[in-house]
Amino acid sequence: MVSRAELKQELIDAGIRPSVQRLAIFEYVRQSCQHPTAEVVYEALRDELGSLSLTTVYNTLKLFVDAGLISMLTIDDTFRCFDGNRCCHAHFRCNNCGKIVDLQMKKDFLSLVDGLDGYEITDAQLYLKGVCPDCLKKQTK
Amino acid sequence: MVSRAELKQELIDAGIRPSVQRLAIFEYVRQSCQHPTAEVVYEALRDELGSLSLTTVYNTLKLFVDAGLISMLTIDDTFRCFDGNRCCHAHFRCNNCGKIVDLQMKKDFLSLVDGLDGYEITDAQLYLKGVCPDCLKKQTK
DNA sequence: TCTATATTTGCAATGATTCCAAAAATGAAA
DNA sequence: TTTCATTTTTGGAATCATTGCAAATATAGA
Repeated sequence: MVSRAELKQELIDAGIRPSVQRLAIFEYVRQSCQHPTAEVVYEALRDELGSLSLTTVYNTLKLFVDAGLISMLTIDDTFRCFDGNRCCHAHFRCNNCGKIVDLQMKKDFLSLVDGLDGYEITDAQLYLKGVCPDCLKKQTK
Repeated sequence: MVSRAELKQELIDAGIRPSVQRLAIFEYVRQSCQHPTAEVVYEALRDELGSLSLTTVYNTLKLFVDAGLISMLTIDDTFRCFDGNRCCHAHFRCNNCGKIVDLQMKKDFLSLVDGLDGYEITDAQLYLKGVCPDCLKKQTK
């Protein structure tokens, strides 16, 4: 759990002015373990903020992604979701229930790949898909 | 380079009737090294086939993906593209020129992920993003 | 040939995301 | 504090890749 003041400083350090909307969105994505979509962030914060535009949410999330503060997941091909977890981890998406879960990794992704000399890497995502334990249990019943 | 007869047999083995459209689409995606989108497949084959519907291309590609014959990439968040290369490899997308390239990767990468007991994995994709060597050269000029 | 089933087609609909121009908020200077 | 320029937010319209749907066509088996 990170304090609001720390999050604010993190935005400032990234050269981003911490407006009320930005700080609320940043806090929400950073604290969430749910990989929220822009729509989910919007629904969660619109009451708290009084007024909030979905466009602001989209713009702000893009701003954070470009600054490297959060990452964007395209593991589900029908929508994007966002991830504030800065630790190195992989993602699994269940084809049955749609749940997206984090998975710890022993090593960094890049050690797996050959021929990266000369490339500048700014983002890496490992996506696994299949059926989660819960859904496997239900299927065999 | 695989023969048309072999590709046809591969469809049959997967329980998919090899219609003219399906075989043409399968051949195109398997032989291409370009990670084509549905639109690209459609444009490439519409003359050869006389008539072809974009809907058929979408449906057929989905059929192949579900059968595990090809894979779908969501490395670019604005469109899906398809990959007929069955060897284990990662993908890199250049943020500057948009090019998507294949990169060799170690086969046993799943062993690096913790907590996969009880999961059934049907697909795995490693996506890297950044700037490619060509674009890096141009930037420093 | 006839019939049932599978496949293809093209157009309309969907929905996540972006565009755009106006309104509001902010910061600096006077 | 007032003014002015700049940044940020807003909401409604537009975009566009993808899907839904129902009619047309092709195919396989009897």
